[in-house]
Amino acid sequence: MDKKNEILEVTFELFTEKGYQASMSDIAKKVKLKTPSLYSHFENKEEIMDIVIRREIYSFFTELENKLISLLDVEVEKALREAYFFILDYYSDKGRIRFWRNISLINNLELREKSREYIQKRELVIAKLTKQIFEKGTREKIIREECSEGCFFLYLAMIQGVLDGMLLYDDNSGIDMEVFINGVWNSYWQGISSGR
Amino acid sequence: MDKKNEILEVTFELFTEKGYQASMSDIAKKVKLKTPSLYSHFENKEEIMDIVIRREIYSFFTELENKLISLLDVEVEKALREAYFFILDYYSDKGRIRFWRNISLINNLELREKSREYIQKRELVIAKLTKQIFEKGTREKIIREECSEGCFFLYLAMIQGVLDGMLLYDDNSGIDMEVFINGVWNSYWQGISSGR
DNA sequence: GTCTATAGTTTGATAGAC
DNA sequence: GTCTATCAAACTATAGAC
Repeated sequence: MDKKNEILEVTFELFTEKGYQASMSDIAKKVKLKTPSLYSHFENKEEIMDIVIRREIYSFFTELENKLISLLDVEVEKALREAYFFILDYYSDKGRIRFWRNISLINNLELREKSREYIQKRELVIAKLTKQIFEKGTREKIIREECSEGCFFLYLAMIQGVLDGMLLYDDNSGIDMEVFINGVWNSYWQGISSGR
Repeated sequence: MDKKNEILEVTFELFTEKGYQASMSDIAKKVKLKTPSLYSHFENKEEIMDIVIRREIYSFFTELENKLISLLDVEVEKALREAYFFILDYYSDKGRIRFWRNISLINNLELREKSREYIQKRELVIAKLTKQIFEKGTREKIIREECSEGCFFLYLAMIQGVLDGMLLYDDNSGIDMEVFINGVWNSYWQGISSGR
């Protein structure tokens, strides 16, 4: 791999660990260069961070979009369950959750705002696709009729909440993550499905 | 108010905004002192941050514990709804969510670990109290029998997820927070209650 | 308690030799 | 492309006058 990509790769790891505070010398040390050499490959720190962050956002949302599109024809319960586990799977590497958390805490106002806007734009598409699955479920009377928008909102909150749990509870907290994740899904689906 | 408390107060605001990276000179500027004067009141930066963080953790959990204890005798639906809104209310000041987020991203390993342990200890009590309410609901057949632990986990995830939503969606995102919060609760309760 | 002066690091970034 | 040398700025913290 060329040095440029090597730099981007270690910056991903360092951003995950330390956020935007990861220093140029941290990066240099990890790619076995001296700090000034980094400036042969990139304009400045902001450019490196910007590329790393944009890449990760692009990668996640592109994967998720493709997944959701492939789920539009699938039976509703399976579709929602698979989307749920797809997202949790993507973030099952604890580092990835930390990476995304650190985006919202970048102490460079311009870059933070830029990233936030980029995420929001791509989230809109995801929300629309997910909503289509819910609407299909309601039409086919698989999802309870009274459920409406609330079930959709609860779905989003549930996923975010489980991700938080994954970040918070470590191995010695006494909580079995698999039981947690499956328990949450089963309760959710039993709650919103019309068959009971 | 004496200078010592004034320092702690502005540090709270600065930690909310910038996290542990808030500098001694940031603090000094805001209390209208020169940086060295801070050292007349505190040993070092870590001590100031430690006190501020510990205070906030103590304050939140003490309030929540008292609330939950007062809810043990209350009708189950009302108790769970009130606990839900109590937490959302506490964090309705967006800054408070940011404050807690920043705790898990402190770039001082010792202090971060200390804070995490403190939170985990107090969360255990909260989880036990909340579980008591769920068990009461199951005994009284107000909560569906099949629900068991999953409903409890979903409750925790839901709250975390809604807090994330509150932080993420600002005023111009097109999402009405009140509709979101109420929609999530209604869907949740309809899903776990036995009466339908 | 508050200040000036200052030490000692670390930061992001540049100049210029090789 | 990589290095040494170096810069200005910001950082935490201390010494000592008032």
